[in-house]
Amino acid sequence: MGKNPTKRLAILNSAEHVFAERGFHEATISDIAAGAKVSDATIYEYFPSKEALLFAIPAEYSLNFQEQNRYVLKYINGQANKLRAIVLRLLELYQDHPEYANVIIMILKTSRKFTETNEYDVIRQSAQLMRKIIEDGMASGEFRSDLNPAIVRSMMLGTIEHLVVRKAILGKPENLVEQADSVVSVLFNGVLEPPEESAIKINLTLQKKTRGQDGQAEIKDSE
Amino acid sequence: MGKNPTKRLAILNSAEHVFAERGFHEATISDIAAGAKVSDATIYEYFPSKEALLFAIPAEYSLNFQEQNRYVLKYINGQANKLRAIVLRLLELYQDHPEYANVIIMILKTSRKFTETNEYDVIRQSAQLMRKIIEDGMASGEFRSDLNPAIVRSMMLGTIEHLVVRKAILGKPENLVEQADSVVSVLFNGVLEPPEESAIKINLTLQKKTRGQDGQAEIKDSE
Amino acid sequence: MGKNPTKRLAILNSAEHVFAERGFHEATISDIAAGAKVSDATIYEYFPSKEALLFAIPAEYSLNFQEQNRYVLKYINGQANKLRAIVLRLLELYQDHPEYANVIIMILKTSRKFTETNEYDVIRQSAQLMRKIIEDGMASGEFRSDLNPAIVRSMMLGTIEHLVVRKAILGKPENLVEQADSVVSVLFNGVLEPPEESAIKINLTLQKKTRGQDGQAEIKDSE
Amino acid sequence: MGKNPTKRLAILNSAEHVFAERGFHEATISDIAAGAKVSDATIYEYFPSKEALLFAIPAEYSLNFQEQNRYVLKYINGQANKLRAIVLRLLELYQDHPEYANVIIMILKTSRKFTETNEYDVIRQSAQLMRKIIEDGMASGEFRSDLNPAIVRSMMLGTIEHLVVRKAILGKPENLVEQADSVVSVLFNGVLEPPEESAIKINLTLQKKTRGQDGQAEIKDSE
DNA sequence: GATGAATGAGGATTCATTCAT
DNA sequence: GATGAATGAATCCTCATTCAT
Repeated sequence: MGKNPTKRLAILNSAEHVFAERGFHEATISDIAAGAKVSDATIYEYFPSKEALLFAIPAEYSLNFQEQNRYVLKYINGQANKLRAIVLRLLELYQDHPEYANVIIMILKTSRKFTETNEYDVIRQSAQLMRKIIEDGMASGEFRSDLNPAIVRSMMLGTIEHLVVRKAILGKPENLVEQADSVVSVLFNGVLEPPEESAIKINLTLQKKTRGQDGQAEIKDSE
Repeated sequence: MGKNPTKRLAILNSAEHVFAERGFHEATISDIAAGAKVSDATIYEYFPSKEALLFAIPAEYSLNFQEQNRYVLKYINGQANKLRAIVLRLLELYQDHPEYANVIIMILKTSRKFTETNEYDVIRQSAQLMRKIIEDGMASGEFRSDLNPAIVRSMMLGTIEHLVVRKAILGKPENLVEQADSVVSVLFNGVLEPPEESAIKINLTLQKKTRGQDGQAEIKDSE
Repeated sequence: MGKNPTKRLAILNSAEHVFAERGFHEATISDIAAGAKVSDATIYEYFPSKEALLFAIPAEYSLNFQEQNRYVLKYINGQANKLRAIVLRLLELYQDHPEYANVIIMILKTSRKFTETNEYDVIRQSAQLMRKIIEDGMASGEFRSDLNPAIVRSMMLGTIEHLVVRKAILGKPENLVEQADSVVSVLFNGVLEPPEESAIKINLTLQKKTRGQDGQAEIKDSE
Repeated sequence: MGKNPTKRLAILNSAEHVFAERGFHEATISDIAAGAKVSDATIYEYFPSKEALLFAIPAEYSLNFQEQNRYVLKYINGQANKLRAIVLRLLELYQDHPEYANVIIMILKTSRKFTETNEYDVIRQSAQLMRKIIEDGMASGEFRSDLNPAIVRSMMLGTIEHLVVRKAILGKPENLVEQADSVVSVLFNGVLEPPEESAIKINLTLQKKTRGQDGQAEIKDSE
């Protein structure tokens, strides 16, 4: 079993690059080996199989990512702000490491097997962190108490992943991080124009004796 | 060139099944042929290649889906309700056709090539429909005017896809459709507990028998 | 079994074209069928197999060629002139029908099977005709009596075929027929400069004072 | 990339054998691999494709053949004798290596592609050597000065190839090399019975003390 | 520890050919 | 007689993986 950590990292980096470029099946061990300037056989000194090599990629990243998250979150007050921070950090991560983004999304979407892996734990922990923040926010009254935390988390991750994939395929949102606040804004406040009704309804009620009516129809179906 | 539409459909169905089960690369033409009770060679009478067969799958579905969407939406009033209907319809579609769900997500996430295909048009149109609804809602004042339609759409699709993938991989949300209103609720109103004060304050202010109305503007941007 | 002779000929012509263009194995029945504006299946109404179709091509040609040869040769005097005529006729044939040339040479060189075919008879007869002319020429004293007729025939056919192949591959001798007399000249007289010394020189020396002239006739047709 | 020259040679030999036996298209990589006692995949370690393997065969041979030719020819005096030596050497080569003969003829006749190959160079050089000898012979007066070198070469090669093919297909001339002198004899002197008239006849006739001169002009162009 | 060389296993694709209509 | 449709059979080639050195 190979022990040289530099070589191991070179292989992982090359793998990330090649997998991202061509996808898992189109990528060949030879490509990866060439990129890492080692022989094909050497790859097998460090990783037992092509698939294991793929699965090893997120571990490296996520561990780091996770730790820094914990570090950063300590200094942030309020669950909403924490959630916002996580959205930002994820978009940053994917923006700065588009090849890693491709790999992660390929893995998560393509490989059922991955979820049965130890390597998946890091991902799982990240998800649990988000869940905890949401639950804390619900408990503290910061978030609505009728939320389904799993759904909220899916919204966050799903949205981010969708944006990342769009970027990967269409190149469209040039800068992912800049989208963060749009995302957070909708996530926090929703898309609806807030119901201005209350005030106005009461007005109407109170203004008895006015003659002119107006605008009620619209007001009513403001839901 | 094979022309029998029944056989063509049998092949497509079998392909959908096998692709969903094993993924594109692990699926073999022989498997698909066996599932459709035709010979391997017959597949090639109907589709020029394995990849083309994959790409042909969404076209069949989406066309139908699209049409029915248009039909249904005609009878729905308000853009918010329309958006909710689309969320529902998508979740229904993926719930009722989990194999199609797998294929669509495999394709969309995995294959850059697919986006350059004519078959991709149906997908594109669906996205444009959503965009239009969002824009209409913004114009009518139903939705906040500061929304980024592309982001909102990404949130919807991303969330739905994330849920679908979770279900495919973890089996977790037993019933996708039941999650629809949770999703819609967050999408519409956000996760934050609304600041309950306002209403009352306004009431107080307004109850003074004033004639002129004003201040709504401020209220509006209280979001 | 198909009976329409026009259609049969169309198939043969298309086959000749396609075989010549792509070679036997690269040619497909579909190509040939398309060229003949019939369906693939129709080909099998007229010919039992792809190979049989190939073998059927020379028969058509050679029969014609053979007959005309016989007709022409009747009017030619002297075996040397007859041989020359055959060289010319072959070069003409291949020049005028380059696709047939390709096919014939592919067949003769590639297919051991062809020689066991009835269709090969036409070729065989042509070879025998040449052999007969050579033998007649040897008997009549026109040709050297120590020739090996098979070798001479191989020289003629081999040379011609070599030129034809060169033309097919390199395009080189623009006009094959123009080469005929060069070929014939070498075939008849060889490449060596004849030893001019002895006879004539001596003659000149010795002829001093003779009056009578003679022998020119023989000298002239020595060319 | 395989580098073992022994194995490489084993593959080439097996390929030569199998190609000669079955022809290019009927030959399978599996057959060749079995003959060389390697796996199918190993073939591709040494040659990039089946076709490349075919094309690699003549290179091996021709190089050797060429070198030995040059060596032998050095010791031969006179262009006629050199030409004769080449005919002999070619017939020997094909006689001793009938499988190579088959392959070479298959390639030359079948594959237009081959002429665009680097491997074809060896063949081309061989042809140029012959051409040079012919031209030298013409210059030195050994050969007739009105020869077309390309035609003469085509006659030599064409004849030899024709004999080889006949042997391959009909098995007919048991011994090719024995035919060499028949071929050379015709090539050098042609098939025509030389006009014996001149010298002797004239001598006898002329000795009658005649004075008139005659016929010299015609005699000269009797060549 | 690193690797050059060898290979087993596997799969998409092509086409000549058949046959019911 | 003609053909559209279906298919059996066959093969090149790729690549992850192994292992002796």
